[in-house]
Amino acid sequence: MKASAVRGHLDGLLLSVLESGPLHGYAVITAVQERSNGVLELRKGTIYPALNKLERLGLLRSVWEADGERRRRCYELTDAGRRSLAEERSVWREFTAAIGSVLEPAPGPGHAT
Amino acid sequence: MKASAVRGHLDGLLLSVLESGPLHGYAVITAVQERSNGVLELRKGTIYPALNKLERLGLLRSVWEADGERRRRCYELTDAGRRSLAEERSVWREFTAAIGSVLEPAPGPGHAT
DNA sequence: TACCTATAGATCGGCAGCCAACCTATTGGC
DNA sequence: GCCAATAGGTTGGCTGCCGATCTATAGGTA
Repeated sequence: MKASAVRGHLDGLLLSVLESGPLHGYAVITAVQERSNGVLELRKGTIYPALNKLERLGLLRSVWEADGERRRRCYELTDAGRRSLAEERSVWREFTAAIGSVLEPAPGPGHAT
Repeated sequence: MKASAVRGHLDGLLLSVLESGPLHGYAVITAVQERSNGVLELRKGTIYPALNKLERLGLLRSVWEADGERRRRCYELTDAGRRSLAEERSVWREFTAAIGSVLEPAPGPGHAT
């Protein structure tokens, strides 16, 4: 399953894997993949623009880390990012509850008793 | 919440509300709205093309019902539609499980047992 | 030394899918 | 006669993820 399916919830995923500590872009991809048991395969063309957008919005902050000659851009949650993550989680629950109640209506004990 | 949020799952919603019997387009909108407790507000510009597509795919069949001078197009699930609905539900569960495990990781009792 | 692959960052055009805006027509209230 | 609600429909447009493509370093290997 690729990110096209997660349309609208990508930001939440990115914020979520950064909650436990800073990661660089490439590691974000593998973190999402691992935490979803290999189901979610985000692409570079998907996350780099998304991470940049989140930084522009002030939800992330980034620092260039030097690993020898190699440079890696590490992203970290800001306070606003943490608040946004909480909000995304709340929206996610509302969203799944709404779709779920249409897609899989409770079989209902409604046959009287 | 509008259908832009349900991107990719709209077909499942439509098939689902038609599971318990035929409905015309306008009634599909209200059915989805009711079953989601008013949360999901689909638009006409969203569902009519979608219902047509589902009929083209053989998942629905439609009949024009005459209510006096008024004509209403009623949609009904086909066998293929029922199979597709089952598939959509399965995809939905996989999808929510995947996003959920990234977005709200189990706090984990992982301290051994 | 040269070459290949994995890692790492980034950009951009393309496309899929939902939506707002718009049009037509009937029914019913005032 | 007029307006709102109900009912069906089309079309251009926007948003957001993806594939393709580019650059560069590190490490293996021959």
